[in-house]
Amino acid sequence: MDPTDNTSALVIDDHPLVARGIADYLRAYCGCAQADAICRASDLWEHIERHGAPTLALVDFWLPGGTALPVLERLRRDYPATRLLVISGDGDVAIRDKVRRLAVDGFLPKHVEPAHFALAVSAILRGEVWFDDAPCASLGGEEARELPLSAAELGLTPRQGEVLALMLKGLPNKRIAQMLSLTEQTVKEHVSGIFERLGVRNRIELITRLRGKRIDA
Amino acid sequence: MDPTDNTSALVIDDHPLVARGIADYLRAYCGCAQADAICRASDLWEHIERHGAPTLALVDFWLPGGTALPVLERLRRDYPATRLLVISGDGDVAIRDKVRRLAVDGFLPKHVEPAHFALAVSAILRGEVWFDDAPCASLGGEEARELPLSAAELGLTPRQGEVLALMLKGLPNKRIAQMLSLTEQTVKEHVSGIFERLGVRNRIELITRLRGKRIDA
DNA sequence: TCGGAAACCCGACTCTGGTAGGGGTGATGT
DNA sequence: ACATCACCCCTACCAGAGTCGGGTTTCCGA
Repeated sequence: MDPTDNTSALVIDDHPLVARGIADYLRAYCGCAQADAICRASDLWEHIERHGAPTLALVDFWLPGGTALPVLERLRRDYPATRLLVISGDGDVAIRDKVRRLAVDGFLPKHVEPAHFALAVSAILRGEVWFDDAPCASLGGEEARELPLSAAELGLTPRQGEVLALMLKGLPNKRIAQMLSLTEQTVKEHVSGIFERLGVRNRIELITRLRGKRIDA
Repeated sequence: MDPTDNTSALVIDDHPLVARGIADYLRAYCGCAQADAICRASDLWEHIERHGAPTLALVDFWLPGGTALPVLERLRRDYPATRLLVISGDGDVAIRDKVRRLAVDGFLPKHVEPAHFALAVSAILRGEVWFDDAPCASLGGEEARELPLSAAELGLTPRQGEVLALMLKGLPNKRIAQMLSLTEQTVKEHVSGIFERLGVRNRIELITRLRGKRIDA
């Protein structure tokens, strides 16, 4: 933690403000003499060519155009001395396990406290590994990141909205009918109306199109 | 932009590191005499009670437990003098339109350049409104935020993986058969195998369970 | 007062999805 | 040499999805 050593860090995140903020924090509280923010993978290689490989590379898992996986592989292959720490906005355990297999040195969800973050960084700089096994509390199996849509916004009648909400949960018509105290035929009618309104033919086409949305009554 | 005035800002984001980074940036480059970082909605009200309403409140749209909508409504209602700027990680136009209806003063995707960000903040502090009409370039209709899963990781045979990938796009068995040059019956066989392996009964149950995942061949 | 829209019900039909049987090939490994 | 597994094909059957063409009530606005 001696600020006079020549520890250098690179932060790769597609949000410039975030990358900059983290880089500043690394310089201020983690004993990094140098910490630069980089927003695109292409800039990363250029930066390394010019300034050499950093002591620590801190890369966001969700880089634009998929994931950071190829970037991590290449970093590990071409610059094996560089310590690798992956951060992710959603603390999905699947991500952690996936990067662990790439011989990355650490993984952190993005929502950790700064102090915790500093702990992880210093541990990794000491040569240890750091994998937070505390998954994100908010998302167990239900993804909370759903934009609520009202039935009216989709041009649907209130009743159609209720049916749609149940349909998006994967319920068959029969069970929807039971829940709303309706005949299965009536449900089918609403379903057909929804399809016509949203320009869709199957209910699976509907689900794939509206994935990530939620209907609030 | 006079750093001697008493412009105060609050940054509400569930990622402490990010909130802190943005707050630092506001103090350094946006003429804010005071800029505090807040990570939970409950802390927000407490902070306002103690220190008064800020000149500018900068709130992340994706707060834990759904969205920032109720927070924004309450801020607008109880502290109408406070300028409101919403930022969001995914620059979804639907979000922009949704917050615009709440009489928020501005919206920004999180991936803008810091200079652009500073521009927006100063415009809003001058009393103007700022709604970036440049949607996020990366996501048109295809959400890139999908964790790639290999067929083997799910305990599936390679062929089953191919079928699953097409099934998750909402294709019916017949078209899957055409694409893979198979009989519809054979496709059904693979489908049944997938169901058994993943512990699922319908294909809609499958889709709702694997929403947000992608199968890479 | 007369549409029209929304919600509800019914019967009958077609098509897809999914399961149950049956069988056949080739590659792999014991 | 035999078993196993992935892969492929077939017939048949049944339940669910979705459509079509009827119908009733209620409510709201022209």
